Amino acid sequence: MLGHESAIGRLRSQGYRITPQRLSVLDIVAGRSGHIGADEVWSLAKQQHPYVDLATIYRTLQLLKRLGVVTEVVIGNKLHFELADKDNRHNHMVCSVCDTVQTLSPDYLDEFSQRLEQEFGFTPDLDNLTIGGKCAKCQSATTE
Amino acid sequence: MLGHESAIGRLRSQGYRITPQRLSVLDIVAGRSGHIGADEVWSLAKQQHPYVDLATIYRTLQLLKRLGVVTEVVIGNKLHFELADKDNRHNHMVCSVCDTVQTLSPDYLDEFSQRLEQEFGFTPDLDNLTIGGKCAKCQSATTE
DNA sequence: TCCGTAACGGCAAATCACTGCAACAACGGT
DNA sequence: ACCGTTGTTGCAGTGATTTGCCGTTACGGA
Repeated sequence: MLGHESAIGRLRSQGYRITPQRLSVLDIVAGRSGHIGADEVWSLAKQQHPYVDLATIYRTLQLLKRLGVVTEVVIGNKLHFELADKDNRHNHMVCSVCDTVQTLSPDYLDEFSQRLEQEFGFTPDLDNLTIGGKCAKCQSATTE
Repeated sequence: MLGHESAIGRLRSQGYRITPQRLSVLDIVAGRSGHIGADEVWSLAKQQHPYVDLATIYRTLQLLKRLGVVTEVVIGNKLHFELADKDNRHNHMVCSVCDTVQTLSPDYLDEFSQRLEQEFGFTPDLDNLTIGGKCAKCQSATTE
């Protein structure tokens, strides 16, 4: 809803141009509460602006990701995006069986990431870390 | 070096057939100390067996991954593989700047994964978890 | 308001990973 | 050693994402 105004400022202040295509993509991603697939962004964008190219969608989403405006989640073998809320960061747990996504507070990763930094000097990129695995439901289904 | 004999046994005992293509792929991956890209496996395999198809390489690598013979590492946007040593499992930390790969004992993830299981019933797939981020070198380079 | 220029978007082609299908070959049984 | 069954391969095609090229456009400065 908001935060997308500030995103425009961030684009502008870093010398990026504000184009109708970029505004569309921002609107669409910001108008969603959850994550949205690149192809879905595309079809919605075309409603506003018939000649948008899918490549533009991808380029824009990558740009917004670099700027920290959106985060990327890999679901199955597709990329999904969602608005990054600076005050409510979270990571994702994606079930490899049913593709269900659960969110996870970064607190769970704090200790782990601190150890990596202390011992290896490696700074993990938690904003783009997705944990794969099996959710409770699918886990018990395969155990049966 | 070894471990690849046992892999053959594992294939055979699960009803998979031993084909020259599969042996080539195994030889190639086993002959490497580190990780190797799918395309690289392909070009090496063609030297032994001119008409191997890239699709076969992918299928074989996926099969070996399912059997736990090799592990997959995403580097940049390409898939790399390496021989999984049952007694020396490890995860990978890949630098998003220079694509350097460091290995990481799974001990570091134990506590974290246990919390996920206890609190969410989510079983993370640590065998296929790669941590992205910046290595010490690239981190200090961008801080300058 | 108009201009110049550097960034951007559209288009097409490339890349990487994966899949469907028909021909082929490994291997347990005879 | 030969056969038939059934898993595998090669080939061609598909889906998702990325890149190169070139004409177009946003936007700071005159």
